[in-house]
Amino acid sequence: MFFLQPQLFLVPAVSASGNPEEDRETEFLRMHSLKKVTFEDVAIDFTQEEWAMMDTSKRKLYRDVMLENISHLVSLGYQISKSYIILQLEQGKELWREGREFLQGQNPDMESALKKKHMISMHPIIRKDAPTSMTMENSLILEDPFECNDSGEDCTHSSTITQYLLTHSGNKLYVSKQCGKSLSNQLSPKPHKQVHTKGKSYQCNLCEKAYTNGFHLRRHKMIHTGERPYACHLCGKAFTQCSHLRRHVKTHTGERPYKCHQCGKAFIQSFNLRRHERTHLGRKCYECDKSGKAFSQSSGFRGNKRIHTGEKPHACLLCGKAFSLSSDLR
DNA sequence: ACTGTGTAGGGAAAAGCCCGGG
DNA sequence: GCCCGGGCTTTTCCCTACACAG
Repeated sequence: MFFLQPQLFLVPAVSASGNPEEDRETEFLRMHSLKKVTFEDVAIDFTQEEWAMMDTSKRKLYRDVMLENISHLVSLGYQISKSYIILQLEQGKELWREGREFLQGQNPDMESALKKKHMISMHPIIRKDAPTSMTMENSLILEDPFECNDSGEDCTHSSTITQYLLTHSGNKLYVSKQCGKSLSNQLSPKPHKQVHTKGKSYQCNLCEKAYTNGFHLRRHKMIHTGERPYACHLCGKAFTQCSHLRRHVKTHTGERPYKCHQCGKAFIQSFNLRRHERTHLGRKCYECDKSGKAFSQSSGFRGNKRIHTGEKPHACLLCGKAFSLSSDLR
């Protein structure tokens, strides 16, 4: 067993387009999506709630697999300093993360503070014979090692501990009549039916989604794994899709390719331009059936709906006063 | 309190590209 | 050489939460 996340080893293709500007952009994206791998990058982390839902055998399996991963990396010549997490694993202590945001790089200040307190640690996995400045690019020497020895199945695209624990937990709730496949960890057999009815042969075994394309399934699974292979070098924000990174970079460069012919206002996204153009046309597609008010944007429509329902989901932690809009709470 | 509008990220279908096999 | 199908990548689309001004 070897639970590295395979998509971490994806390197965006470099196109020799002949167009210097395009090549610069490609190189830019390539450079910025390459990051040094840390143990935490390849480890799977759980929240306290997720950890609590696991029974003793699953926790033991988790520890065993993580420790085995470490020994695999060491045997392949990678140096791993004993981080806090590894020590916890070896001592058999409880392991969960205190929050999601900082692990995803959303809150650098908190991340830094927590690092100091050793609540998490970031130790690069580096090959012994590699220079210290080695990046992902020249560390791409591992082959696709995601075969599950236990079942013999190819775990290439389902390589998370979570999934492993689910698929090996023995929860065979449904069996497909069409193909005889056991639908472990699924609460309903309905999603699997798409495989036979809609030609979507690539089904996610963690949720209801099925796809016609294996690549789309792998991309979808990033939602579950939290993997974000495309990172912006300017702000560190990471994305699941290359096009999302490319779009995001425009917020730094100021590039606004979509221009309104009427007022000249420019937008980064075409959809935003189209929505803006509705304001010129006076088109209000969202109409409230209670008050008769019409809105050009769905968010305005939903805000209006809350007024009728009295829903106020944004409460002040200090005085308890509730608001229908988050901006009003602020 | 509420509306109008802009910003920007998320998920995925569609289109396009590439490549191996017949 | 050509076609075809499958895998993969990129483009495009729509949706959404949130911010902010008025």
